[in-house]
Amino acid sequence: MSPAESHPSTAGTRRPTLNAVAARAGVGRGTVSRVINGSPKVSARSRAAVERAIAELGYVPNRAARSLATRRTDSVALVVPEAETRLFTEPYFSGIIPGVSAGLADSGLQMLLVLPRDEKEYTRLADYLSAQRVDGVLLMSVRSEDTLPDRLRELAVPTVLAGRRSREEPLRHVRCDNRGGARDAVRHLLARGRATVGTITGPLHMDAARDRLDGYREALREAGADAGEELVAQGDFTEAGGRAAMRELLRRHPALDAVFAASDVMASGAVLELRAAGRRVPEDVAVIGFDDSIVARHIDPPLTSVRQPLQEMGRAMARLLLDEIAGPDSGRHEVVLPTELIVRASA
Amino acid sequence: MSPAESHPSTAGTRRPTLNAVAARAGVGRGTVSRVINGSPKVSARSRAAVERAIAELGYVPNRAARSLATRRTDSVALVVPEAETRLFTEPYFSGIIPGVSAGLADSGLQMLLVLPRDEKEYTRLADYLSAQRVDGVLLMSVRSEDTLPDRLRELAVPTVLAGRRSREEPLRHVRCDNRGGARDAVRHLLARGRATVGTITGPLHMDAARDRLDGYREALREAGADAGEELVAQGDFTEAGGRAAMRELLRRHPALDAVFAASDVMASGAVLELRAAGRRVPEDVAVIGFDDSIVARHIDPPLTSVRQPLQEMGRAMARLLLDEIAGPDSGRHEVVLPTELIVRASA
DNA sequence: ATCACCCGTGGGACCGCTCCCACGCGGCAT
DNA sequence: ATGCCGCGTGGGAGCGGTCCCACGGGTGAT
Repeated sequence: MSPAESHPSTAGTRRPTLNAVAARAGVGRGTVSRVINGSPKVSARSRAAVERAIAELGYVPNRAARSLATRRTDSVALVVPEAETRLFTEPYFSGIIPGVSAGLADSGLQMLLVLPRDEKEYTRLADYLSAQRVDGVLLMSVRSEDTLPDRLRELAVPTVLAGRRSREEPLRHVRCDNRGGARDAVRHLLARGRATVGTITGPLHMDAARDRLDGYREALREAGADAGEELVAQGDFTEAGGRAAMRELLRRHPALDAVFAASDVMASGAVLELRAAGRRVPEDVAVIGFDDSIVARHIDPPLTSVRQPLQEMGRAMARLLLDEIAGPDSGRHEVVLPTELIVRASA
Repeated sequence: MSPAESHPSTAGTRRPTLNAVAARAGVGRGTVSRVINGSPKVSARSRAAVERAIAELGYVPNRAARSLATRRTDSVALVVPEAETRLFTEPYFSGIIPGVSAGLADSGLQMLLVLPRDEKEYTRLADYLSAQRVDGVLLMSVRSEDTLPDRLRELAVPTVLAGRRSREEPLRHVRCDNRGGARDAVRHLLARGRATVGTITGPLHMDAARDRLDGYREALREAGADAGEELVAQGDFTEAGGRAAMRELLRRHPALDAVFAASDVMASGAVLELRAAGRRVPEDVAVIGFDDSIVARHIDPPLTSVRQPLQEMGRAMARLLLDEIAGPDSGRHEVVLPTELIVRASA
């Protein structure tokens, strides 16, 4: 905000403008504009002349000028709440974001990375984003009690969420089939002959955690197996939480022979706890995690885990957002992508 | 007409302009502009009136209009080459980027995330970025043979690199003290009574890899210990490369009792190989990695590792870039931040 | 031949801001 | 009193696009 050096960094020569192109091509500004924007109402002659002039001058349209005139910015915000960054382990974001990038690549939209550092910055975001700064918003993670999405909606800012806040999520969003993934994991355990399968859930106010728990229950139910509440322990997506939950499960059910944890990080905590309790993995107790994160590949034993198609999720988010920017209310509002069980040594 | 009709941001309503603020405050546009840009040449009276009007109207300056007038964009590009994303393990980026964000926060600069997907997109980037699209560029990773930085330099685009291409790097950059970090690691091994310390290097065309090797040698030299070439094996920053290098070291030097690997991922490969060869870690062979990544905390045994101050590195990059944008050639061009040895069970 | 029509076209009028020039008006020295 | 200085201040002139209206000339119907 300080009036530092008002000297614009015009170290290089000034770029050619649309006017220069028009002059060079011997046509009017309007015609050049039409060519650039692919309007069909231009004669082949003019078009050729303009295209040559553009090439010769190395002309590139000025985004700011265009934005000002069109009231569009040709950019979308990628919002990653910092608090979540730590909690939800990075591979999630670094997997999904390249997908978004790929999905946006042909549209000419730029990605603005927005990392609010605290609650205050986060809540102020709605105003910030709606102030003609972006054409759309991708919220990379939302909590169930989050109201930012609603405010963006009121402000008519096209928005797509990664994950949903609840089953009644009114906004467009993309998620993986948490329920199906969990179900597959538990089916796998049962198919391998495990009899007593416990689960370590995430915080149950999170929709993904609830869905994974549901998937666990569904698999047990369809197998006619025990799905008693004493086999369910709640974790918090941290390693320490995973350990604590595992300890609790062992206390309640010393004979259990398998555990499905709703995240790899919790699963790794569970493995540590099992080992501390003298159990071997997978001989005594099989363990499956969720996310197929780096951790899964590197702990001992390598973790069987449910993989989310992060890249595809990112692409889907981009597509959904482009749809909404193009025209409100077109097509479906919810994309659920299938997971894949990656089998390793732990189960 | 009546300035009273204006109500703060209702959906769809056009945002108030600077003109509206001027009218409401009963001053000219120039004065409003001065207030917004913190010019001192405004009377307290006018300033107060303007500030009130801004608050009442919920006015936010239009970035596009400002850009157009100032020929600045108030945004910088964050370039993360995709190929590197996979290779260089994600924690690096997800650690540094929040730092950049924090360092940029007060400047009002936005971060444009640019993820070129292939070589073609990457090389085309110089033109793209120089076309008045950004005020500066942060290159999150460069290879030694990379020419993009040079082209940006020719185009007079302020640029800061994470890491340097070679010791003669002409561009501003930030890195951690790779040499010092490696030296500390090896000193630690020697101090714990290890006698024969091998090292697994990164690809030696990378400057960081060379520096880490130098640090290793320096520590051995100052201790008067053996620094023979047969204790050096080259890896490629992958787990498989780490395993292969470890195998090679064991072959050449079956009696070695410590290894310093230039990355955690390679260290984890080394641990696997050691175990396969019947060696216990750390009893028979102590292992230290570099990066203090997630992997380090989760493998068995947890890895002693050299931590890079990623957050601070990000901040430093932001600061360097802001300097260069403000005025070319001010201050130092190279920031080297200290590392920290995180001691865990592996050494 | 006359008219209506359409197609391609040029250019004026913005979009909302910053920059800068010129101007009014007090206070101070003359 | 008269000049001069300098501090706010208003507002014109862009910045580089898009949008849209009006216009010339070719075409086909009458």
